[in-house]
Amino acid sequence: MKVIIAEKPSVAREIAKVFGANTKREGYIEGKGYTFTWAFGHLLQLAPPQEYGYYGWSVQNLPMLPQKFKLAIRKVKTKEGMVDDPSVKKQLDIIKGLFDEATEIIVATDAGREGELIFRYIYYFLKCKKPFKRLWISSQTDAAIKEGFRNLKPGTDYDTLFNSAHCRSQSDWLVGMNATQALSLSSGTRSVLSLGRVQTPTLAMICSRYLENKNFVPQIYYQVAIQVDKDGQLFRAISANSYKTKEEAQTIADRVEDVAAGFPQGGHILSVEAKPRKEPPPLLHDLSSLQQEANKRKGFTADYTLSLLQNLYEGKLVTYPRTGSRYIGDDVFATVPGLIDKFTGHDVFGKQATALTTAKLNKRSVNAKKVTDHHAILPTGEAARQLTPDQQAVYDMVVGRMLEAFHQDCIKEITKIAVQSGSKFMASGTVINTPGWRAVFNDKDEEKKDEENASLPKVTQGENLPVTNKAVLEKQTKPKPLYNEASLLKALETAGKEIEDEELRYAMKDSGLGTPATRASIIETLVKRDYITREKKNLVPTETGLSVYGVVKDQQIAQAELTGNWEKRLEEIRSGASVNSFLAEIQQYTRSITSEMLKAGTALRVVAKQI
DNA sequence: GCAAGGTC
Repeated sequence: MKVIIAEKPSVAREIAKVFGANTKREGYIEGKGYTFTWAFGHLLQLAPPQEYGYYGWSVQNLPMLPQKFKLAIRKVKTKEGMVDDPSVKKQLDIIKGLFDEATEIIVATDAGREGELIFRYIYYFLKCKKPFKRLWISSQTDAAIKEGFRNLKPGTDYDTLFNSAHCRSQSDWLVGMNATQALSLSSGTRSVLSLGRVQTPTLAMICSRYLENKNFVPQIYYQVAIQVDKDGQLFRAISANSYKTKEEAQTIADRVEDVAAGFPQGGHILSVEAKPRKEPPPLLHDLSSLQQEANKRKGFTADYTLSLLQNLYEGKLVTYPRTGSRYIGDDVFATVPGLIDKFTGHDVFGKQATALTTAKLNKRSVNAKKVTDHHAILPTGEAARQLTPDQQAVYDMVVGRMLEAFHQDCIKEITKIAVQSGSKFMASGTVINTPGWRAVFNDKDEEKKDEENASLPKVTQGENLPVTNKAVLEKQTKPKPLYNEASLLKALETAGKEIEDEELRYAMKDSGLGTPATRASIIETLVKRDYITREKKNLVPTETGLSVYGVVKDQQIAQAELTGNWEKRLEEIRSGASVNSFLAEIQQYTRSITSEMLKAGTALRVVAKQI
């Protein structure tokens, strides 16, 4: 008997379907001489400190550097404290039973570093010795699964990938556990002051933006506005220059040749420039872009959006949500016309869906090379019923985005008019000629929302028009806004882009800080630690958060570069470099950050007293 | 009591 093990039940079901196996058992499916079982993500994790003899939280134990890491069953919180998750225990027993019977194991966990780790931890924890092969596919269509099974790889091909994954895991444990205990113990506050490779740079971003925003000194400046009348259609033009003092601006306003000053036609049209612009549709959603949209449209937190999506996924209404890709492959694209057909009767999008059934579909989101473990989020086409309003809202964002992504370009005309009236004034406006994808939601164009004169009247160069009003405007420069969940998610994704060191930047190009599956929980961790709070939509640091930021801000652990550095080394390990030299460096760094944090806590104590 | 990673 051959056993196939997937990362999650949905994938096991898909594969079983391709094989025509359909006998459902507790924890697996069987048929045609195969069994198809699954994990639920990481069933095992590196054992906590007490399993190596580090009891309690104590400076004497630090730094904790286990000789050899152990594995432990994933824990769940109960009234009696942390206990082995019973559903995990049960599934592990089922997997063990199947592995014992197996002649061969086929590894079908997700094609990536963590997928490899999920399987290997199970395999080693169960002390299994059976041979295994690797299925390596990036989409779960029937064709891709069949092709993958014709091309199974030897399991040992992925030993170095496992090494890099195991290093990632141990390094996070070493640095996180030790730095957290060191800072918490030395602060003397008896609260948990956690630190980690991902959460601390995230905290640092929120704090540094907050301080920059708070300390921003706005500069006041002045402009002059005039109102011009074209056959009863009014539009506004703003002085081409801005002025430091009100007096300078007033001088410009005094020179305006408006009707009240005795000039019936004092607005001279210097130039009219009208440029058509094509705006391509947005890409399909990955988890992060959808969380950002849901935060902007509905104010949902990243965590809440993920939980809504998980509901929809379990109800088989949307494809796998924790994806980092905004693309689909050609195989999935082939199913899109049928999918669009399912929405021609939709309340809101029916008309646009119908229009798309006869149009040539835009292929901007189709690129198999940019599909990683999972493709972009799509509806499955199953009929949606009895959704809560919030589930419905997120579901509609998925459906709407699909229609947008395959729609035509939006064609706009951007008009700039220069008017001379004493001095030079400018008016600009945007007119949408063909809405294309913008017809789906029919939203206002975000970037132009504040701008007046969305459409400008037709004027011609050389025309003279009456200026019917004028005013001096007082304006001020604005600081960068505080982070909200949408802008923070975006910043986490692109955290690597601002790194100066080219190699580190390159190492982070596909990752950013954290992963799509974990970013929401990172934000929740910072909230739980009382490092940040939500004020309206903004994420604002607390006193505690700012104090911790104060002591770590110049440390490596607070920089995105640390992740870049690790990613570079982990990639080298994947291609065969030594594991031990990297781990030795991590141990050295653990010693140094631990001693720094043991010292740093005293500074925190002073801060705590001052508050 | 603690990391980051995955998922129900």
